[in-house]
Amino acid sequence: MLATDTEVFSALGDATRWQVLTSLAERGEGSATVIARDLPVSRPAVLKHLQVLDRVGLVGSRKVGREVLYSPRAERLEATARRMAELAAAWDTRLAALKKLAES
Amino acid sequence: MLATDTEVFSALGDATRWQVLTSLAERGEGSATVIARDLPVSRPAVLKHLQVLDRVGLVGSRKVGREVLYSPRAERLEATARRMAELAAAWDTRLAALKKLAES
DNA sequence: GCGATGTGAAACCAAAGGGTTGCACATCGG
DNA sequence: CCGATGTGCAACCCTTTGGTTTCACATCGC
Repeated sequence: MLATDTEVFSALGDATRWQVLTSLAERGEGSATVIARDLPVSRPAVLKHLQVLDRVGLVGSRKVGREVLYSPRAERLEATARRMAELAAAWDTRLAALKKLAES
Repeated sequence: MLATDTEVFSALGDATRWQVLTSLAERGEGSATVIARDLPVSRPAVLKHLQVLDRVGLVGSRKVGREVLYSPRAERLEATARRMAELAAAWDTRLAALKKLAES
């Protein structure tokens, strides 16, 4: 597993960050201010979460006038999911081989 | 996303824990002492990681005499990967619908 | 029986991280 | 032009957590 994948998991391992992501996925696009409005945390907190998510590629951003709109990046999530599935399959294979070896 | 999934991600979001998991996947099975031997951390540290991984279902354990052998649970990893993929697909659908709406 | 080895758990440390308040700057609208 | 609103960032607090050392107990082998 690459170091960057660990960072993605770390980013996903926080409940508030999931709320931010969910809110973003429902809206499609939104600023930190708007997202903070329906979450029980302050805007700076949401902003920091968005920066974390942006750094690992789970969201993107575009500037429109004075506001910055963030949006979820499904590809990143999907790519990580795929690598996880591959890894799980590799474990299965490995474990089966070891078990067979133990029986002989 | 369920609360338990967040905990799984949190568990996967640590580099040392991945080393523990990888070491375990290669051996198939192993005790905290054995794993700690080829990692740059102490045995208690490895033990705590294994307890975290056990609590979220990413590893299992069985007792053999005085030693406890841990082994990776591929199903758990695979299940989480599947839910991630489903979520990514849901995002795609949602985003496409919103984009279409914006154009009309 | 007894030393050697393995185990879990507690006490303790230092770093990381989620949260807040406050501030300085940019942009929109009257 | 100027107030209202939006933005990023710094400073700070407190909790979490990864790590260590240390201890008491269980099991193996001679």
